[in-house]
Amino acid sequence: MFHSLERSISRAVANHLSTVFSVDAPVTTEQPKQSSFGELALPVAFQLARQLRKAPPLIARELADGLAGKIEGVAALEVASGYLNVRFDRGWFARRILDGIDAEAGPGASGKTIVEHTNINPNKAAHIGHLRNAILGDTFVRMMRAQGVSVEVQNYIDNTGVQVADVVAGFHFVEKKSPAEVAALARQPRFDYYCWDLYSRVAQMEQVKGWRAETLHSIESGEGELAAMGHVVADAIVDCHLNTMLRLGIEYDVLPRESEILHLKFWASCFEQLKARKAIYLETEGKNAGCWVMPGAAFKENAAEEDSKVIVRSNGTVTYVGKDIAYQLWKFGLLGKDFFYRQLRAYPDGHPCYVSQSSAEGAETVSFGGGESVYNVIDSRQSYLQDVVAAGLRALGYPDQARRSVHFSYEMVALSPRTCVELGLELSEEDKAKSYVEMSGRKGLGVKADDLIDQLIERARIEVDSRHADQDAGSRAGVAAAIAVGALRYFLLKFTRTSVIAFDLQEALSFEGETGPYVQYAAVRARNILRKVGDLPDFRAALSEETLREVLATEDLWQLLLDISRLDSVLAAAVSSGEPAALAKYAFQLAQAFSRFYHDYRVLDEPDAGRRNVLIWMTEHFARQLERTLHMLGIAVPEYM
RNA sequence: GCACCUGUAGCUCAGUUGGAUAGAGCAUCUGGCUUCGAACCAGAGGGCCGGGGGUUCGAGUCCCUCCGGGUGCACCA
Repeated sequence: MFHSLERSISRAVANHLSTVFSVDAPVTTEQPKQSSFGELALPVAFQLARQLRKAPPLIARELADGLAGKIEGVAALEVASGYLNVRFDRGWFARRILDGIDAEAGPGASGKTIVEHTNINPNKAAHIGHLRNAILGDTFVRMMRAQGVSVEVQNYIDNTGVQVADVVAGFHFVEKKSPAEVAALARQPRFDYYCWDLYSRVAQMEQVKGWRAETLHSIESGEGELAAMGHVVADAIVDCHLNTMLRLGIEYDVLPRESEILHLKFWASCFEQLKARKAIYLETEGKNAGCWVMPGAAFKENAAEEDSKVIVRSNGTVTYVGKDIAYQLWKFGLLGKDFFYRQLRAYPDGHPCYVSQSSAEGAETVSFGGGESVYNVIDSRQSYLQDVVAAGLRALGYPDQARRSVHFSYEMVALSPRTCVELGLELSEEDKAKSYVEMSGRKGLGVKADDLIDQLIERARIEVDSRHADQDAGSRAGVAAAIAVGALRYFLLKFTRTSVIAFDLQEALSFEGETGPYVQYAAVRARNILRKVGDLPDFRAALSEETLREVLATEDLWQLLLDISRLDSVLAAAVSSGEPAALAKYAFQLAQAFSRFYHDYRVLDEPDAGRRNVLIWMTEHFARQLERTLHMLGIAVPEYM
């Protein structure tokens, strides 16, 4: 509601400017520093002062007089230090919300948006860095879907890369296990933990390079026992990852796999296009002689000769970036090739998750890719490579798609020194000197996602048990799980994407202050009130505009209603800036506002019937909007807390 | 060397396309449970927004410069 009134006011002012002053200027609105100034502040007079050769207060005054009483929903226009401040008609505003009249137009019916996130190498357990990626991506997806955008979620699986090869080498060369033994092991719980340890052991061994080469060769040819083992390992680990992510409410539509990109020769098509468009050329001299390279000028300003990027090595094999360009083309439906698919699993909510396969045999008739815009959730360290991929699209003659290829980047999750000590992690002298320590799969340095979730559940369980011993164990476990997920998701979402998270276990395990559980608690309290009210009155019949205006004359009640109504405005800003943290922040602030309301007003004890109805309506409206917000954040509201 | 990110309260971080008196959580101190349960609320202290220059009616926000952190710049993925 806030959003639409905001826009209609800004339109009305713009029209007035155009007809009366004959100037066309964009009219921006902002939130006044103090709520006593009204609901909206327009700095428009400052912007026009020079053009109109008039002092800002005079312009604002003329606007206020000229527009007085002419904008629906506006009670007053005031001038203060050059600003044009707007006061809403509180009764009108509340009644419109109550009637559900809110012409919120979403971004409009456009094509499909593809979001790729998670993308964990299937050779070890997921750690908290992977969680930041997945939670960021999943939340962004939920936010866009809430706006009515059609979104497809992809999780790319590099099941033929060096990381998988290293683990396979570990099984074969170090542990001397047969494929059958590995297959048996892969069926055991926490196989991903086993591989975590094995991988860090193998990756640090002298002989790894030779083993890796031999294993990779086998995997790429698709023949031999090592290749078979590679599939067993990768498939089992992918299963572990999907389970871990499901604990956090994260689901995928499709898992495109590297193995199919190889078998279906996606690269060959891409290579032909790149050559035909002269986006790459065969280098004949210098250090890159014999390689197909993309000139540095394609993705970098003032590029020198040495900035060229090798796409095809002199031995004829394609680099990672080359494959990524092919994959990106496929995402936009520009490759001229497609995968086949089979269903990998059905989530408990019935939603299916598909995986790519290389032949039509047994394939299901579903279709993925061909998006209009693509968001790749990848950490900021890969921005150079993402630039090269976008440059590839441009060079192929797809400037629009290049523009709609968004590198949704974020900074890494590192570990605070205190947490490293708590976890008993061995640190090098170099690491000890730093303010945070980067995680490393190779070194086995990191906090595993499932361990953290388990710890959070354990902690939540203690709190729940101490407060609700009367509830049965199954119910308490469910509540504890919801709280744990709320704490974790909020913790990883409250930082903006550009901020490095120095993960601190004690902070992450906290349920007080700016945390997920705090927000959940506010929602639970609202639900508790509503439960005790029982059957809700028919608000539309019970609450006249007059009653609403009367009750909302109380400043803090009005401020709460305003905060509640700001959701769409905040969501729009959070989506367009690609910053889920903005929505998380809003959820917290809204919860704070309600907590104060909860403390200051006794809804059930309110003697005046009309006023009581307004308070109940506000509580109900708050609960709905906060639940909507939490749903976008992937945080559930427990039955009790 | 070049490119990108970053420096805001003791700590961890917000701060809308430049706007009115710079905010929150944690920590510290002080108060508040009579079941809409305190995973809460109220209050206090705590800031030359890294330094300097510039643009502007107006700068935490934009530009330049210096200082301090981080990341990237492979025929690795």
